[in-house]
Amino acid sequence: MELEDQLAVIRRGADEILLEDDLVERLKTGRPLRIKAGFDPTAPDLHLGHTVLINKLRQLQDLGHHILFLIGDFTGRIGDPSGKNATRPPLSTEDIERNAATYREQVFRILDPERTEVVFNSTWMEPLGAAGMVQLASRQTVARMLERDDFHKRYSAHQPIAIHEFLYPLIQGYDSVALKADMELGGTDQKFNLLVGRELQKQEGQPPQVILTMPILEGLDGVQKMSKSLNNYIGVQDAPDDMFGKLMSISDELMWRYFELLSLRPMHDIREARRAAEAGERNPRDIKFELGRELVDRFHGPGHGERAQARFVERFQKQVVPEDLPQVTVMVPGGGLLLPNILKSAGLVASTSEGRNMLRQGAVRIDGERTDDAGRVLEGGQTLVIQVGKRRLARVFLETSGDA
RNA sequence: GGAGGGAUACCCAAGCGGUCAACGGGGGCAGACUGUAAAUCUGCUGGCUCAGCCUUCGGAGGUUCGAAUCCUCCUCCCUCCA
Repeated sequence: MELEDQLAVIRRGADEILLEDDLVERLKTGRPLRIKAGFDPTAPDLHLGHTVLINKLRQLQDLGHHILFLIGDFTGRIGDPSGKNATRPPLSTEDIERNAATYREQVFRILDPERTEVVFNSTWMEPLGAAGMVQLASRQTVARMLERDDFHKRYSAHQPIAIHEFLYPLIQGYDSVALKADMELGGTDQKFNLLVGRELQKQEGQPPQVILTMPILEGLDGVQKMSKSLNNYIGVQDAPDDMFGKLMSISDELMWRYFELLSLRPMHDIREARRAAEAGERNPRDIKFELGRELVDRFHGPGHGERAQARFVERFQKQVVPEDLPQVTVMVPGGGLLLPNILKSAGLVASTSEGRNMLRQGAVRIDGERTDDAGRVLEGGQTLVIQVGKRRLARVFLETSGDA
């Protein structure tokens, strides 16, 4: 492939490439570049936000480069609070192994396992030892560390910064030295750490790695970054219907962002769709359907997107109660059971108090009939379709229990 | 090591002896509207056998008829000085 074409693929969607001249030089050699990306072993459930970066890795892989998929098990064992306000608990070796396995399984839906090398940084960090770590620490100054945006803010705001947090960028940088990385990918929030890698490599006499940052994907709210802890994510392992439904709930504005970062369709295609929607020629909802189909297909296989969309239309546009409802059995004493308790036992609400609130607000339907009677008592021996709000519903079998 | 400030529900944040299950904002959930959109409006947001009762305000004791509010000790955090 021509150099310019390669560059175009690499640049696509990227936030920043430092230094692009270095990249050009290395591409000219024609050898496969060693491309590193690090992942935290604390979050084995990948969501679409992670796939922005992994998609880029896949593109680089398709250009013939060598992917080093680094799992930060060494740091994970200690507990990594970097970039977070709250410290994370340390992970056990078993946790990390389990998480790493899950990573492989999920990542290889996107990456080609044949051309991906999974590496663990404990491999070289463990032998380094305490003395080595201290020597590594001597290579950077506190002032330099405080330049990192995250540290700077916390320091200014009198938030605590633990000493070991300063070590993480160094460890990450040392990973690049150990791997002789030609390039490292990360989110924009990783820029500082990626730059530390360049500096350490220079000190080791290695050519400094090229840095490629990818934007952080916004979550379903469209404001904060997608993350599991904020519960605004779409997991790559979400069921097809969930994935499709979540995608449909995003705002139109966010939809364009998702197209840009998650869709593999050519940009000119996406721009045309946007133009058509803004000109009123197409319903944005139908374009969102296309996004939903593409992503569900990618993670669940061809055809699943189409089926998820069909079910979506049935359920939410036509208001058809689906056949494959969750089935729940609730034990009911001889004298019957109060409705709020039934909702709770069926797992439709967290507590009877919430059940009462839902009833009061007209959120509850039994066999399609809206009910607001919290004092209603239901007898055993019947099966009802109970719905709380639009999304929570179940086929509930009320079974009379022995005691009465 | 010394001096001072702080810890309240998912988050932020009021409260400073009873009228506090605890103002307000955010978030979440629900209803209306709709494209399960978004935005907007409204309601709910500790639990329960729910017009009442029970358990909450960093932890443990204590004072009081009564404490998130006062006292003692402990834990953690922040600031300034050394």
